[in-house]
Amino acid sequence: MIIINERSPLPIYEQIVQQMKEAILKGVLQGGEKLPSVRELSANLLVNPNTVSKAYQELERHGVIETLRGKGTFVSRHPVPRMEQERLEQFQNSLRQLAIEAFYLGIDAEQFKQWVDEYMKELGREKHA
Amino acid sequence: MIIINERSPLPIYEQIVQQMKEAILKGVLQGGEKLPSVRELSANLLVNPNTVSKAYQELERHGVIETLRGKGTFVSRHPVPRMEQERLEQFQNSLRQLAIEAFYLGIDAEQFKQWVDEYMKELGREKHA
Amino acid sequence: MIIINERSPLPIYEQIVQQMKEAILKGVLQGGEKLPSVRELSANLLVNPNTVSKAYQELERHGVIETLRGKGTFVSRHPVPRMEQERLEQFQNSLRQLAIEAFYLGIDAEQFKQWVDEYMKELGREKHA
Amino acid sequence: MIIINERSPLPIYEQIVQQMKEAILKGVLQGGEKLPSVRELSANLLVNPNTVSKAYQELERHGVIETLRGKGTFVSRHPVPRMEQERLEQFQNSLRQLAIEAFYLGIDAEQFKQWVDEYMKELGREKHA
DNA sequence: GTGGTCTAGACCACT
DNA sequence: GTGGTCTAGACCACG
Repeated sequence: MIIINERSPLPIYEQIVQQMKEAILKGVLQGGEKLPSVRELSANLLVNPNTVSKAYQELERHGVIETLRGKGTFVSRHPVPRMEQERLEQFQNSLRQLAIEAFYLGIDAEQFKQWVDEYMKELGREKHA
Repeated sequence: MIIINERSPLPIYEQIVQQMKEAILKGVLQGGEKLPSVRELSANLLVNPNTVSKAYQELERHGVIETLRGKGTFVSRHPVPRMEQERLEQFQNSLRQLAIEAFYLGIDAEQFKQWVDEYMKELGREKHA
Repeated sequence: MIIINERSPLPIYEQIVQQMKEAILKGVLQGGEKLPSVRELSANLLVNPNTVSKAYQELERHGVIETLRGKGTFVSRHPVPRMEQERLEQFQNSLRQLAIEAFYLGIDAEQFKQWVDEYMKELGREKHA
Repeated sequence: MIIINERSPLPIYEQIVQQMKEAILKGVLQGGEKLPSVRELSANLLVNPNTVSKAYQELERHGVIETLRGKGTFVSRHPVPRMEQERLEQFQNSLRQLAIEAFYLGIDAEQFKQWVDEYMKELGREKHA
């Protein structure tokens, strides 16, 4: 189930991308499973079909989903990271910024790492079920 | 020294905010120290004064710097986190998203936490010097 | 043997057309040989009969195969290029675009021409066997 | 100068992408040069701004152009190939198909390679001027 | 039925 | 001024 927050500064299509990725990692969406069609999901979320389409295209560029001609869109069975170099750099930059923010919020390294563990476990848990 | 990357998707004013915060944490800028004026810094960085002004406003909202009417802008001596609740939630959301990206990039919890340690230590190191 | 890649951006009927052409050039399919019926091939490839039908129509328009009413579809004995002017222009346009991509990929003219030789020889080899 | 062919099966945004790449390689557009704004070009070509925007975003993903926040879009000074692996495979597939087409059009390897030389030289010629 | 493209027109953040 | 996002609604190729 995807929830759109219209007030979020994050573009709607990015919200879809992120929540889809999360759902797939958590096993809510399994490899090979069919995703709702663009029209279906757009009606469901009350957003424009173009917005959903943009999200699907980004997910496909990231290798997370695949479109089968005329059949629809499916979760990739064997996702292979794409643009790994660029995305790795982005990841590290984001993490650096989070470290700065943590300091100002009075979060120490222990607390930080504890959350990392927690979130990583949440994602991995049901995947192998 | 602040370095602006015009190609970054991060708004320039955010780049200033983040690098200011980093400089303060690292002790490059000390509590009570006077910051360059908006005009000065904007000339220095070759950016629009409005951009620097926006950065200073955000830093002030975050309680990191203080403006003394007619005297200038100064690094706060005892920064107290503001909007802690809201920013804490943002922090956790960002961390959650990073965890998802980490999975897709094949980064495991150990590697992730090692980087957290590394970055947190970088920040703390010179502050206590 | 034709292999369909449902993930390819190339329409399925085009995949059939191209692989048929390749098989004929390589001598896997000989001039005068009978092709499987639309039904047969579509069952074989697990694709919609309309898709195979569309492929056969394009092959016939290109003069590569011939339909004999009531008898079936056959590989042309003496294929004569049709719409030569139009297809020649398309060929040159495609080649021009490939040259542009080659530049951006850092492929020089020597490498490019070496591949041309390689692929052309692959096609010609078995034909004269 | 970009020319849109509304009858072409190639999407308009792809026509823009290809012709931009060609113009840059030929040196018509120099590294660092400012491109027309989205609105400007769209008015110029009589197409929708969204279409031009889509083309610019694809060019940026390919590392050919860069957008500077609030300033506009510029030709990259040092384009670095992106997604090289995928694009290289696409390149080779396209070349293989062209080889097949060449056979049916009666184009031999010599003629083919001569055109390769011709087109590659066209692109490189004015670049170093 | 599916996704992909395009138009027309609006709003927003950033500089 | 710039590009980025979103909506509404249309058309098309593919299967």
